[in-house]
Amino acid sequence: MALPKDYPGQRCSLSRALEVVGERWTLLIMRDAFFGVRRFGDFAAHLGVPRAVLTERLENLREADMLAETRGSHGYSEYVLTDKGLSLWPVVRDLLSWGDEYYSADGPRRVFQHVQDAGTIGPDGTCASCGSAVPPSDLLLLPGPGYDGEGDDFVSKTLTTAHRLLEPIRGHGPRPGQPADQ
Amino acid sequence: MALPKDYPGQRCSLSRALEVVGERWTLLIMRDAFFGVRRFGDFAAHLGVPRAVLTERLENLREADMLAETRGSHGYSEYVLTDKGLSLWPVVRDLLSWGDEYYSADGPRRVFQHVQDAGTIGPDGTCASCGSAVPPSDLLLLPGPGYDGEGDDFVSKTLTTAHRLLEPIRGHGPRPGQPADQ
DNA sequence: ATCCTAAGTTCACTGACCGAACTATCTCAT
DNA sequence: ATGAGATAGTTCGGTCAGTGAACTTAGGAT
Repeated sequence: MALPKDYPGQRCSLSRALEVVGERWTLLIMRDAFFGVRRFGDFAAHLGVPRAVLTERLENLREADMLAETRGSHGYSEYVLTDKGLSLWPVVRDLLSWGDEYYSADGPRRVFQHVQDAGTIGPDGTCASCGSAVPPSDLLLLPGPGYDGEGDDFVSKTLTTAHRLLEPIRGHGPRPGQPADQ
Repeated sequence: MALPKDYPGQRCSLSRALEVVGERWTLLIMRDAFFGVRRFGDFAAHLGVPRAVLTERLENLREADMLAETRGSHGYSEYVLTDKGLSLWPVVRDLLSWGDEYYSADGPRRVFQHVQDAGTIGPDGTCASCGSAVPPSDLLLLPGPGYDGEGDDFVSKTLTTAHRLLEPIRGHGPRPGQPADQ
């Protein structure tokens, strides 16, 4: 959003929420964090967000206790969802479902599956098999019928195959910058 | 948001959704629409949004088939939620709940009640009494324990008492602009 | 006709966003 | 160590959306 991000005169909880996640790019950053993106360059490449803006957004999300900055095994910073950040999952899921319903003619671009019983996840986040509300950590992300490709970046390529939410996109292995990336 | 509102290079359903409701003020306009606000001046006064921006946002929402512009009994335009707009309710509700949880120390600013059985509505939108997912039309909006006042405008004042969602804030009566408003 | 209210426009200003280039930091191989 | 290459940011000028106040237009009541 354009203004400093606050909504003067608004005291509603919705405006409070929007002051944290309502700015341009912020929810996409949170989505990517749920998908396992953790590193600056991966956010930048996958989203196409200007790097200066990304720096500011990550800082804001860190200050809001949505993301925690840690040092990964490879020596670079990683931005990982906090519990507070994780609690935003219903919002992200609902917006995804809504977008799928109205802006994806061939069905959902991505579908979620319950890891424990392989049940499909409905628009409300419950498992069609066991009926429970499944937390993001127990979700498998798969390309759906409406999937029609994406960018050439490492994140997009990784997400063409099944990927468990929150699981880091990059393996912890000894080769974070393999030539196979590009 | 600042940019024209699109997210070039993003094909995810979330970015499609954000292109419709991700701009600054847009979700607050939608919230007010759920609360029964229908008229230009009421949106403007309640939100404090610049009138030029409001004009553009209402036009965008109309083009996106989120709001329908109709002529009210008083001769002025009214902006009413379409079915597509109504389907955004889970998103608005989730964001409200999330904001209440983290930014309202004394509990929710607003609570929802199931009209049919007076059951309270949980953060997930289900009725504690009957367990069903309640559509916005069956919800009664009440000030919650965290409520601490608001603006002096007509909408804010109306919402200090119980109000059914989607029910027009202004009565259809012959006196839309009663002196009691201000 | 006249007054009043509501709706929407205009306009100069400010600041966030953009994108490209630059600098700094870190890793790894030699 | 030292250099190459990758990663993480920073800087900077240009652009455009958001802001707020004043203004114009439209509709309604008397």
